Amino acid sequence: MRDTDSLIDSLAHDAFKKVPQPTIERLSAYLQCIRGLRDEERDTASSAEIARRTGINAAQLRKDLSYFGEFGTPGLGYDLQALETQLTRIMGLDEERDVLLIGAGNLGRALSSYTGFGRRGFRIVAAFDLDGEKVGTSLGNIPIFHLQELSRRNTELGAQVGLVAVPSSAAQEAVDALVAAGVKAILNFAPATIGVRPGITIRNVDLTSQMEILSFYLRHG
Amino acid sequence: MRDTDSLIDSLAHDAFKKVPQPTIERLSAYLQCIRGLRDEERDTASSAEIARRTGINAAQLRKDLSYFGEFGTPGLGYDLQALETQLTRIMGLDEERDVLLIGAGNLGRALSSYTGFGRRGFRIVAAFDLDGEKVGTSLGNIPIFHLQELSRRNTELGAQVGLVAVPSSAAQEAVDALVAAGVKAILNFAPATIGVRPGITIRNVDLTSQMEILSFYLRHG
DNA sequence: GTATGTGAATTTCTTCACAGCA
DNA sequence: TGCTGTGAAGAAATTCACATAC
Repeated sequence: MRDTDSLIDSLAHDAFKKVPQPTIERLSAYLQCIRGLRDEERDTASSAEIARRTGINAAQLRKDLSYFGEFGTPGLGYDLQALETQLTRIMGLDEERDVLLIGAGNLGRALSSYTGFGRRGFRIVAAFDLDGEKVGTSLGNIPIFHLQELSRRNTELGAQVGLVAVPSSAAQEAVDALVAAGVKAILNFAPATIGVRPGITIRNVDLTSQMEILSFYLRHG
Repeated sequence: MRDTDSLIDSLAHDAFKKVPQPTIERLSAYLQCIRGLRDEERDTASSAEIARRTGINAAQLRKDLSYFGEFGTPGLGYDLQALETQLTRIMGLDEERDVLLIGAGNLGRALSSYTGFGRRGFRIVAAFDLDGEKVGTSLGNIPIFHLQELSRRNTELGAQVGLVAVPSSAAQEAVDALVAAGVKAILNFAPATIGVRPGITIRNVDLTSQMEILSFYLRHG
């Protein structure tokens, strides 16, 4: 595990350039698995065991981790506490992050009450909507503001993460407003392809698309 | 466009074996784009235009479609109505599908009122929960039954698609119950790795994981 | 003996580039 | 001319297999 910490620090803002995209998406699965093992009071696990539990190949896991450092002990496996700490740092989950929610409809309400976010340090601090009826009310204790206020409110809040839970037709507008307000990472739930400028990360969670893919496999495969 | 239809029919249950996974996931994006173009009263579009709109490379689109037939006209592009019809068939979206919902909490309620499913032919016909307080009530006009009744109810309903919106700790149990009841395709919203036997398709929509991935990019890249 | 970390081999996916058709 | 469909080339990701370390 040698000089891993200083390695991570030195590369913190600009590096990991050659890490495959799929690796990054798997890190979260490893972390989930490791948290589960720790809940079962386990201290160590081999790549083979984590592989079995996640359904990911053991060599894949070892290579994925190798992009970030050497975290295991030959003959023994991985110290779960240490690995959890390291992966948490690598993923940037060692700090709290404020989140803006756009759209206070059904989905927005469900997202606002989803406890899974808070557990990982994501806190929805404000919601925005175009509907005058909703503005001024709240979702639980999250205040709802008018979308026009987004930029102004976020100069105080300084949130860098946004959730877009509006109809498709309003999604690009919502994303543009978030980006203008300084948000750097966005989870979009609208079934639409949204363009953002380089430097902004957007990920789509498109239920319709997921159902269509299921439909394909139902017919074939 | 020749004998495309008979090709699709003849291959209907066992084929498309060599279609790359990513291709299948993109088909849904093409379809979304094509519907949008049709809404704008457009009759044809080139691969270059669809590429621009979806952010997917034009050669990629052409190759993706080529796994299923020849749908374009050189010099002209694609007839949007014909292509929509073909893709709809390929994706299996030309028939209505009944869907079972497991978990009648916040997320379940949001899913039950999500109109996007119905628009693509997916209809949630019943919900199931372990909570005795909820059993016997309904989500909109979707009745809520006890999870124990799942198998018996589905002998009548015959649904092949399930949505799992329960806590992680109950997700494997919910999936097992669905599979036992004859469900073949499952969308799982719990942040957990679920095992299913071959022949069953399961896709995970893990918001926590998506947020963690955003967090990674927020720190690096 | 056991299990990691990693170059090399393999497989999979994407992009190029162009022949052929409207 | 304009654009498709596709074999060939290239890039990327996965898996193998083994030297190395405990």
